[in-house]
Amino acid sequence: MPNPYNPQDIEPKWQARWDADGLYKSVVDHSKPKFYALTMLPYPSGDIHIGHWYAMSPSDVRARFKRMQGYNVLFPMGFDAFGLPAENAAIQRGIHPKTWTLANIEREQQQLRTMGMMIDWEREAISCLPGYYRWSEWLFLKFYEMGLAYRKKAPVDYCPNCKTTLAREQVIGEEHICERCGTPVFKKDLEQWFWRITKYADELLDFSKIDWPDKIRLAQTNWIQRSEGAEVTFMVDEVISNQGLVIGNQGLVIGNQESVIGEQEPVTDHQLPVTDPQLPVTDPQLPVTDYQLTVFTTRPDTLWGATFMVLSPEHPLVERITKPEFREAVKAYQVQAARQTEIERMSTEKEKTGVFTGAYAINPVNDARIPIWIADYVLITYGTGAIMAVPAHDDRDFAFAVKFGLPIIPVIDRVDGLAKSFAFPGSVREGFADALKDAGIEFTAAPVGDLGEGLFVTLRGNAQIDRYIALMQAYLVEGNWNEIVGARWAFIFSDGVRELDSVESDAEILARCKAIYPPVSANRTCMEMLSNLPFYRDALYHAEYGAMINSGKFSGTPGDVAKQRVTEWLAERGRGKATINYRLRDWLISRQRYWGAPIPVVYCETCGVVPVPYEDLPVLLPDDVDFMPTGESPLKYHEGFLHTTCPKCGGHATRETDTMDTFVCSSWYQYAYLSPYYRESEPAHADSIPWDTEEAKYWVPVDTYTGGAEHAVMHLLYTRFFTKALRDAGIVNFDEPMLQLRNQGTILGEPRCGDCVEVTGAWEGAAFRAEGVAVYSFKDQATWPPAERGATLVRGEVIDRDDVSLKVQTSEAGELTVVLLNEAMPVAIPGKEKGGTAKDILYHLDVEKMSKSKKNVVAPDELVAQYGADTVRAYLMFGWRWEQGGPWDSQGIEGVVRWINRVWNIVTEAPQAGATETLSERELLRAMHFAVKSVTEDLENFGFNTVIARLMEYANVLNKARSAHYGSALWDEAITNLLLLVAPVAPHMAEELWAFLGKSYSVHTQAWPTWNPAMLVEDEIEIPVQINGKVRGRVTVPADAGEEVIKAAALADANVQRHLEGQQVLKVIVPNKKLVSIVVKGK
RNA sequence: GGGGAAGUGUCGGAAGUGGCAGACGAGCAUGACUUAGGAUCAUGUGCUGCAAAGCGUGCGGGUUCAAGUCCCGCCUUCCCCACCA
Repeated sequence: MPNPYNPQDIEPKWQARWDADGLYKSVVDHSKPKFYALTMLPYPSGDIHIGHWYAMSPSDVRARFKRMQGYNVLFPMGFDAFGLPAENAAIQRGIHPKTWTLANIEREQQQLRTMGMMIDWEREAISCLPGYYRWSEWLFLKFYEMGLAYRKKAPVDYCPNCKTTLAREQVIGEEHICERCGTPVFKKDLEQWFWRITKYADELLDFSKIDWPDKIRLAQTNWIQRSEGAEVTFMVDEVISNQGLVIGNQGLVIGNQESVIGEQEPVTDHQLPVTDPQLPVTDPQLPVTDYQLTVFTTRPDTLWGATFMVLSPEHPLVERITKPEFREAVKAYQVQAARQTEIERMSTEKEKTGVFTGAYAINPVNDARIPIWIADYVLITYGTGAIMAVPAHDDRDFAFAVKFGLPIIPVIDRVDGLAKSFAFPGSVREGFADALKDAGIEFTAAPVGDLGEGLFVTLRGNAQIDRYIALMQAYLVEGNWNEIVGARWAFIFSDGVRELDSVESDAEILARCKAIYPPVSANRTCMEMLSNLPFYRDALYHAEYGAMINSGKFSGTPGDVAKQRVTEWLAERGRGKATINYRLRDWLISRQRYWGAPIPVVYCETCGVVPVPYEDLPVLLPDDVDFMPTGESPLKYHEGFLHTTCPKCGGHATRETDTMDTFVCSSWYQYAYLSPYYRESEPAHADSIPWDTEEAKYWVPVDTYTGGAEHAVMHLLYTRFFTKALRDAGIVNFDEPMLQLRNQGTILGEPRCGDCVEVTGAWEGAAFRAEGVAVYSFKDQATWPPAERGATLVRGEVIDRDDVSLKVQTSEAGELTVVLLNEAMPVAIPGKEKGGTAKDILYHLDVEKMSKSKKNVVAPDELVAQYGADTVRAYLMFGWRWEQGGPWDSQGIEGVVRWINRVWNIVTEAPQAGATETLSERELLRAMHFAVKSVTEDLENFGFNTVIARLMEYANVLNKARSAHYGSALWDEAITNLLLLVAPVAPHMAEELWAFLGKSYSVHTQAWPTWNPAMLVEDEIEIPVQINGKVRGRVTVPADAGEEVIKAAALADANVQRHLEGQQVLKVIVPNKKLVSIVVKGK
């Protein structure tokens, strides 16, 4: 036995032994409870980095812990091996993607082995091998058969750099950039395959059967975004028949969902108007007279306020309703909208654009004739691609209406009762302000230009508004008007009050105002006029639910039932129906790339879309392909692959050359591990199952799944969808693939150093007041003068900075000086001729993600070579809150090194002579049971950092206890338990020490230790005594002492008595026997 | 603009249901053993103060005998979504 701890010797030794013995082979054993622990599989990019270790080692520790607890644990590993980087490597370096990928996998397997994980490598599954992707293809066929796969031409997100389409989930942020390469994507009309994930939208919103983090559940819920509302059908009032088009009503039943399922969709027929499954299913029961225009709204209660409609520029109806004189402008707008990428469309600073079509629709609730516009703020991909605009209760519609002079009529009462009024200077008679004051109405008077004082009035509630109207009528000067906005919309003229309650009144009121005060003549609506006054801005529209107003017989309907009542009424009259809409789109799985699983479909000139028979799978990816420098898929030009015969008629057919999104392969990999490359040599059939059902019955679903939260709306949504589809196919009998999910955080690069500053100034107590600062850039560290702290000068690296001070490291050792900044102080910064400000000084702790270009990557291989895998594993558990992560700290690992060495020494070395530390048996026992308890509970709860902390404490206790107890039976038990607790964390060292103690192989197959709660109880407890909330003393009492005893002891304490002097004791409480709280009063 | 998470020493971070804030480490300081120390061991280490004591969990209020934890109002940072009707 080598005495010094030498991980470089023992780690490879035990890894080889475990491998040879098949220690980590997982075999179905119905006599034991199973535990399927899964950690996300890596993409073989060529290097396992520290992030993989951070994700995987705690998962491995927990799997080992579960195993020692008596579970039969499955902890497999594989590779998500299709994908773009392999293809790019092929293009750039002329290596075949398969060669590149398999070589990377080989290397990464070796790296993973050095981690000492309990992976059952016999279950390894690699998604790019035919034995794997054959079943990915099989699942495609199954989904197609089930109507879950369909093909359609649709505007899809296309990345010009990756030369492929992307799923909506792979397009990121406001800029709409490609998830993989950051290139802005644009919309392209392409025939693509989709999977009907939307069928499961509601079920995917149900998380009641799984224990997943709130964060993920929320992200998925927001992504799916269920909106309850109604579809309402408007009629276009005049039919324009042009271009010789005769459109029957059926032509307007746009995007019937059923019509696009699989084979029913005539994929080759491009003559038909563009169909889109996102467009509404129009209820055939609805009366069909002229053109129907169906909108989706979450606010049917605002229908009376719909003063215009807006169609998406791509809406198929636009062509047919646009009147000839508007055709040119509409066409131009459509072209402009189409040419713009989504980025441009969205980054127009929200300035609304749009054009009028010349057409009108009839509002079904009041028969109002309202104009139909087109605008790019209405998206073809959501709802029906058309909206009814209610400008009084939607900020977008409001902005649009104000810009284009469309009427804005409030139809929902304000819930806060807020109303405002502005009395123009000179419009009211003397004494009005006093009258307002007497009435208790809130207002401020302020000069308006040089016109005199205006009154800015804020009103609350109807009673106050009524009183105000009465006062205003009494004081209004002839030839003026006054208006109230917000909770009431009233214009007060000298001859009466006119409410703004309809489009007609809007026009009438405006005409009167223009007559009275010509400067407002440019306004097209009352609301436009009112919006010119900033004081009114926050009262002009609101989006809350409130009582309906100006809505015919529905006026007065309370806000909490309005939506439902209107919806029911619409349904009764056949004008609409309750509908639920989702933001979730169907999953676009087609990728125009080579390195993916082929889509097993052929296109026959006579039969159309024909699925490849199950028996003919796999459709193999040809190896002999020429990669285009452009990235275009070589499959399109591979004659042997492209041409085939139709399985139906035997005629000529061409293969689908698109491949599947790699997320398809990773959506079912947890099942692939059950029996990798299942029945590879036998043909598959329609009724096959892609894995061994005996294994499946035992192992799945996954009990604990660990991995990154960045997959919240992609992988983690897709894999749930897959399992629900598999359930409906009768292949699995549960609803959720992963019962428990936990996410680790990200390890970031080590903090960058700050600038070096040289500060002149003077000391002000403990801080240094700066008079001038000179900066040496952090980039030129080699030229920095040494740190210094003198009477008039302070120099060193800036560790932290806030508005008023810098923290400067003023000695090599790390001593910090607080430098107080002066506002007027000169700051000399290289490259800034005029000098800078303190804000320009860069400080330490700027943390970035690790990346090769930033040269801040931590290489795990080097760490393993230096410290050993056990130490690295333990440090990754100890250094951060696991679910949070944080910047790498190359220094911090030393504490773990010391702990590991200490454990080693405790077990292998006899106590030094002359050691005098003592610890009672009872205390040692207590420490042991406490360690077992806390390590067990913390492992269960993913509290990995405190697992190590408790193990460190335990090692410290053992170190102290060693001289007194070494060689005793208790000592033996104590170190045996130490090794058992350490085994999941540091498997190699634990195994080595286990052998050293002469115990039987292997430590990893031992039972997890248990604790006895009775052992945790102390004989005596120390209880703090608080007086008015401040700790003034401590008393030690027997653990079983009663409250009265504790009270008496507390009051007898010398320091407590001192503080009670001259005080009157009001109350003494002893909650839970945890502390004594004494309440006193002076004198 | 909407939603979420988080703010605790120099740093990473501890603190079931309100109950001694700062566990365990890193760093730093002092000492011991050393040719040496980036090894090891010991001691100390929230801030102010000689001390008594006071102040301390982003800021300001509140509830309570007692608040990092609960309530109200702000500030900052990070993440997700974003013209979704």
